[in-house]
Amino acid sequence: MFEEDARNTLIKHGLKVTPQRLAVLETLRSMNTHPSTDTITGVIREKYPHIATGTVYKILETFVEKGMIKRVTSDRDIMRFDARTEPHHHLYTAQSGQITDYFDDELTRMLEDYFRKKQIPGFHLEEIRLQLVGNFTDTGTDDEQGHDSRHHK
Amino acid sequence: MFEEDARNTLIKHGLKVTPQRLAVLETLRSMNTHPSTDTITGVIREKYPHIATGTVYKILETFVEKGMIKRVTSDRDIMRFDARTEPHHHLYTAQSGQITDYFDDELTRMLEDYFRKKQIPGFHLEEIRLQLVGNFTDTGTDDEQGHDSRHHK
DNA sequence: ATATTAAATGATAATAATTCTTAAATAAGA
DNA sequence: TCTTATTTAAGAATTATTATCATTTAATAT
Ligand SMILES: [Mn+2]
Ligand SMILES: [Mn+2]
Ligand SMILES: [Zn+2]
Ligand SMILES: [Zn+2]
Repeated sequence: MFEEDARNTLIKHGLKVTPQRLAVLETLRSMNTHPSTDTITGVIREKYPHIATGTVYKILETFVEKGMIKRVTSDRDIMRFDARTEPHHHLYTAQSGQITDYFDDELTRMLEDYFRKKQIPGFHLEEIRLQLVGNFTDTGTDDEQGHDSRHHK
Repeated sequence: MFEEDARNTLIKHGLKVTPQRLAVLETLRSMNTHPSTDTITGVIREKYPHIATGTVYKILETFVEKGMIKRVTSDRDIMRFDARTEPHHHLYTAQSGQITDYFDDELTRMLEDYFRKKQIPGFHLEEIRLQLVGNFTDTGTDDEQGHDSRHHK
């Protein structure tokens, strides 16, 4: 799924290679559920029990600043993250709160074309994000899991 | 801007009419900046100094459940709200953190057409949200204000 | 390999947004 | 007006996030 290994990505972005950073990046890359900081920390601690909460927050923030990962906005009061930085869209579902990747090049192109032709006056567009809100009809044989822990409320 | 007055909207949705609810709904309707709970509370307190923080939170939650207003997701750890429930899109800007309405019926139609033709397998689409991220080039003579108060960090 | 040093981490405290709890107030209907 | 279910106010509690600072460590030079 990812071209280069985590170690190389860190070096390429001028970051020191630490076990914590490798763990965060590899963990996030291994998940397609757009996990919260808390979820990432939980997964890492299965193999590396001593990592500090604040460290994970700081590492994720660093990665976002470097453009290595993206923030994904959730409807609730939690930040979530995405290791995939190429243009794609997201399916939001109320039921499970899960955010699923939706790759659709035709759609991406259509939107890019639209805004190439029709400029928004006084606004320089840098990124197009589409949130598709709905429900999964298929309660099928998928491997989706909903890894997030429960908090707030 | 709004067809019916706040009182009628409350009645229509089966909610008791209270001064606090009227204040929240009228305040939110008067703003086009997608304010946070904190901002709304601040504005209300100019005229109604005694409203409790928790009351504003609860009222906003009630309105969202009734579909009278919408949540607008922000990139950071704050919820923001929108009194406009008809289909429209949003301009996000990093600089000011402001979220601006973008009405574009042609765009809305294009997206609805697209998903009418091309269904997403196993997914029942209910709402299409477009976040257009960029910067305002025009440092012009506008009346935009950025009403949010500062918090976190 | 060792020393040097800037940067990163861990532990913990501090903030800030949100939710909960409960007694008091009040809107709506009889 | 009386009754009652709902709503509000106040403050405490919870939770996500950020800050602080002493300790450790990765990278680099010797
Ligand atoms: Mn929170
Ligand atoms: Mn927060
Ligand atoms: Zn994604
Ligand atoms: Zn809006």
